[in-house]
Amino acid sequence: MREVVGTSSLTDQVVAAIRAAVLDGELVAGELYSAYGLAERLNVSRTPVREALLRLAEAGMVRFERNRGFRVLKRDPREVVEVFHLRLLLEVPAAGLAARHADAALVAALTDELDAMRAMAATGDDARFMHHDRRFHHHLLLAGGNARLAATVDGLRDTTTTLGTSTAGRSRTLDEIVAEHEPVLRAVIARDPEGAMRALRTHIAHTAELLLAQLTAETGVPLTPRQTELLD
Amino acid sequence: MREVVGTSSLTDQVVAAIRAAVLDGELVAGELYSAYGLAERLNVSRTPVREALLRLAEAGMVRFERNRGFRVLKRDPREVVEVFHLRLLLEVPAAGLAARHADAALVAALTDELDAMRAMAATGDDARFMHHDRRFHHHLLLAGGNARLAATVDGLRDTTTTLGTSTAGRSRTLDEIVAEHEPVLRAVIARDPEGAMRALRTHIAHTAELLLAQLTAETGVPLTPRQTELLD
DNA sequence: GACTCGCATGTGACATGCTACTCGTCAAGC
DNA sequence: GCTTGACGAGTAGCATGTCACATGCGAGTC
Repeated sequence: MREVVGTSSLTDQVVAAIRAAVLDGELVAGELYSAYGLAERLNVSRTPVREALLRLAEAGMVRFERNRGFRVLKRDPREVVEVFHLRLLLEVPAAGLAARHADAALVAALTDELDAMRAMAATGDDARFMHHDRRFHHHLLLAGGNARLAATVDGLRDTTTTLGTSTAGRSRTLDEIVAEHEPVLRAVIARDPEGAMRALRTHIAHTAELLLAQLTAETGVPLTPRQTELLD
Repeated sequence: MREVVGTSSLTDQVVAAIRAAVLDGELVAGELYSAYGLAERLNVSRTPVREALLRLAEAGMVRFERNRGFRVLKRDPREVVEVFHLRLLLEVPAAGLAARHADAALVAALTDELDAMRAMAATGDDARFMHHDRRFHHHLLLAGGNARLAATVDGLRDTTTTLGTSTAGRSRTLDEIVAEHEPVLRAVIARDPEGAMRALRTHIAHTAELLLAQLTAETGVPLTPRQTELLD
């Protein structure tokens, strides 16, 4: 776990540090940790650590256990199903609205991000790739006209990321992910809401499918038909 | 603002106290306040107040301004539009799923809540009525099979409540609200997903419509066509 | 060996101390 | 009158002190 340095709020940095530590496996899901110890490892006081943990607790990533510590919650295929169910319900209609009202600025922004994704795919830079992927979706959602929706989806993506789950470079190459975004952009350019919704639905559903295949394989937890139904 | 007493977490109580204070008009939207002063008025230390404010900031109700104080954000018809847009996108499909898989327990729970709503409508107890209204929706959403969806909608309702907006007893009587829930319950009993979705959509859209009429009248802020479109 | 019980240890929750910063104000200078 | 800059009041952010409680462990009992 890297020591915290920088200019923005310490709490923000600690949030990022904890997220990274979970991804690195430095903080193990299911284990108990203490805010005291974490503060010491990060070389900051307990206050920003506590505030960061409270924020993460609200996001469902950790749980406080009074007088015992905080627990990093286990990632669970059901969580992923729920997140992607929500993303389908929210992003697909938003993409339709965005396509209906697409203007030059939106097309330019989406094109830029997709170009950036191609470039990162070429150099194999996973992290930057995901960054632009996120921005692509974010621009699209904002153009849908509901900022709160865009913020909600951002939160959902945070959750998925923190679950340590990505299909990039595992069940899917970065190039394939780019290819799934192209029909979305084309539909936006054509101001074709139906097409945009269809393309985005395909992309998100496909991502969910691959992610779940990975996760169920890793954790051995099977999905119930009720859960599978959510993604139809 | 009442002094905080009780057994649950102080922070939780402060959150509730701040919400109530905003509703009572004791904390005015747009004004700058300090966590120091608030702690003194509530007779608790600054820590739980700050944690409560951080939680409310995340919910978009207040905003911290570094070294200056925190501002209670103005309620805005656009916010309401966005919240109801999200509720339509989330609750309607969830109701369909719930109806498809309805069991005796769900029907019993919904029937209980609706009965309780009728009783509260008879005595004119707004607060308890809203409580059972919330539980009705909550049971329905949980039965949809996505707990995170239910939690998200809960958060949205918190926002609306905190905005100080309710149609109960103003543009709509409690009896009318009960009447709008009845077709939902009937569709669930009949295991009719389409019917449940239609009935819930009608109810939520109607609520949004009345709320917006009130708010635009009060604030004088008109809605753009783009915003109106979200609720179609 | 099984069982109780008190104490040490460690923790979250809360209280309080400290610091760098913002901004209003008010007097000095023009 | 108008600008300006020094200063003080007040704040969020962060550090640290305090407290009540949950847990584990080992001495004591039968």
